[in-house]
Amino acid sequence: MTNAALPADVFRAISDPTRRRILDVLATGEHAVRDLLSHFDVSQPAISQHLKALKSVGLVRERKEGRFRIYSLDATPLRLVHDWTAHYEQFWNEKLDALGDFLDRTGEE
Amino acid sequence: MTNAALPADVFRAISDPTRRRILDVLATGEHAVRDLLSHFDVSQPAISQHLKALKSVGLVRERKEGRFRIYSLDATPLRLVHDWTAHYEQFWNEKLDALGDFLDRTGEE
DNA sequence: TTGACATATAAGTAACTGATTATGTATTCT
DNA sequence: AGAATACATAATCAGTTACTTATATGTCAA
Repeated sequence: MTNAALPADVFRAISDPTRRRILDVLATGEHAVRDLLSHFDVSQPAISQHLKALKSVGLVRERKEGRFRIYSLDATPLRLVHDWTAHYEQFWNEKLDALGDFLDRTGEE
Repeated sequence: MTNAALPADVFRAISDPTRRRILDVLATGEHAVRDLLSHFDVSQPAISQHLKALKSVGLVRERKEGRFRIYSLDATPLRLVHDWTAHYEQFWNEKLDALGDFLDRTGEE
């Protein structure tokens, strides 16, 4: 019953815009499902399923409080994404440098 | 005939591990399709389709040279991803700080 | 204790994905 | 010119995704 999501699945998890928005909301603080729900135009099960997906890659934590389930952000796995893109930082900097050089050569103020 | 991919689709584009590896290879320099192909265990059309997907979000550029098509990296769209994850940097730092505080309190060397 | 509430899970479905095997289109080589 | 090369595109298909509408489970409140 292999159930643990691979770390690389973080990329899949954040590929969905609704899930990214859920993380954005959770970045403002923990939320019960019904409070999350008010931010989106989808059914309650849809949100629960997204939360399950996020939980499976460790991006959210769940805590029971009475009849509520409080979800909170755990951004740690995003570090993987951040680090991967960081490898490419030099490339877009190169492009900016080229632009800078061009502007220098044309002597614009 | 709306065909231009939305900027946010960059997240979808890099959600596939093969496409991420293509970018990694292109980061070492431009490649013809057949040279890319040698790095992967899939068919030539599969690679061409991935390249098409990457091109549609602006992550690669294509240049014709004789009967070859030379693909090169354009990392600029990755900046969107980098910036989005950067918003979360404080959160994983918080976690590291909490760990640091704990270690301080327990007085470990 | 009964009904409303909060959420998860099940089942179904249309759309999308990533792959494959043809096949088409240029371009080079002999 | 004709064969080989490099690549794209078409057609197809199995698997996955994201959503929906039930329905089940647990908790609180009157």
